[in-house]
Amino acid sequence: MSESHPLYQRIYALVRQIPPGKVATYGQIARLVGGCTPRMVGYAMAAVPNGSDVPWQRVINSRGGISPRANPFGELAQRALLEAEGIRFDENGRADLETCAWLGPDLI
DNA sequence: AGATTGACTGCAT
DNA sequence: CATGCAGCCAATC
Repeated sequence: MSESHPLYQRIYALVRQIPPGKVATYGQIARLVGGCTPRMVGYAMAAVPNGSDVPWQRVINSRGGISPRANPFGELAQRALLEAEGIRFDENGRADLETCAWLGPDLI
């Protein structure tokens, strides 16, 4: 399936399948894509062009939080986007993975 | 062509 | 609970 697609395209395709109000972790995406590591997922997210249809904001770290990056604005923007989709953040800045965790591409 | 870094994760100390 | 180390692969210098 899509073996001829570049690794990035595969990651993007998977992230694109995350439904609104759900979130997935870097490790989960990496595992679903296969043959790639969480770092590559993060790198791929960073490489997503602005205006793309890839909901990069739905990809968070294993703690259910938003990882710090070079530009602090992106972190705040990501949290705002997720809150707009119904994701709730506690005082610790973590999303409720128990409720909002994405189960998989075909488990909807 | 070799070294460094990066939106990560898990286990060990 | 904080800190450290190893693994993984691509992009950049």
